[in-house]
Amino acid sequence: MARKRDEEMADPGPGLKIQLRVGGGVIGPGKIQLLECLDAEGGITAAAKAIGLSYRRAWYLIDTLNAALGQPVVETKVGGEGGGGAKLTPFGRELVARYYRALRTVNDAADPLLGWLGEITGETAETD
Amino acid sequence: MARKRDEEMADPGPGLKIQLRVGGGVIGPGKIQLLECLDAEGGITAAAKAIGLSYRRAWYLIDTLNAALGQPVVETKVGGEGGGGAKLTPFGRELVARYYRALRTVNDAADPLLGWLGEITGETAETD
DNA sequence: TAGCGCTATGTCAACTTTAGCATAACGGAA
DNA sequence: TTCCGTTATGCTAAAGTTGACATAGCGCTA
Repeated sequence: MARKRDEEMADPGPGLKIQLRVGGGVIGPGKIQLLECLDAEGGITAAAKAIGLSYRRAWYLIDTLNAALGQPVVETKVGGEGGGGAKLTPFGRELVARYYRALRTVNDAADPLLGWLGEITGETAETD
Repeated sequence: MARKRDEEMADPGPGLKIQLRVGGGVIGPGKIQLLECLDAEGGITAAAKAIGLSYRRAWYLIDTLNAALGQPVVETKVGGEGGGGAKLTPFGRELVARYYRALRTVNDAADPLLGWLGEITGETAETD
């Protein structure tokens, strides 16, 4: 049986991965990072390139986000100056902010467990 | 593009999914539940059946756990009375206990975010 | 009006993960 | 010694996910 994604690059130590399940979709660090980057870059194409995703996939991720949440996290403009672009909606921006805020407290809450695992496995814990 | 796992059964509301990445593997609610069930049932076969997994898969999950953690979470006995059996090691039992303990505090920490999402999507939040 | 960059999608191949079936080994019990 | 239930694995098919390529449409700009 194969495994791969779990060992993309030599594990740097115990860490948490937190996903939000909402509206039949899943929101995790990847999508949130994409949103952040998209807002900074001003477009899907640029964000995708910066992160290392194909435009196709980045677009798909955003689409699922909008669908799962029932309201758009990203608003896009097609055509026009620069060919178009995309940016976060106020809602999207709030989502990102709240995600990171929660992430901090959640990491704190998980700290004892991660520390213990770190001792057990001889790795040093990290805050995702 | 397909999606499936994310909608196995009509989403019951916003929730967290927490995974521990450790030793090149991932520990999530599924494996923890398996451990619990295994200890209660006294064997891999019984636990797998109770949860709805194939023995093959249950065994594989346990194997990856033992490997990722560097020390066995489960100890098995092959042959003999009843054909054999399996139970948690003290270490495995501690892992489960610590996981649930952390889960509670983590859920508390994420509560504001989940609550907000619940309002947004019109679903009522749940504590995974 | 022709061109350009970006969004929006369809389609299909490649790769991963999961499911299922088959089989061997073990050690008590009958 | 034979039988039984369980652990331990190998192997192949099926299902699911991701990646890559192709193409269309839009609205400024020149």
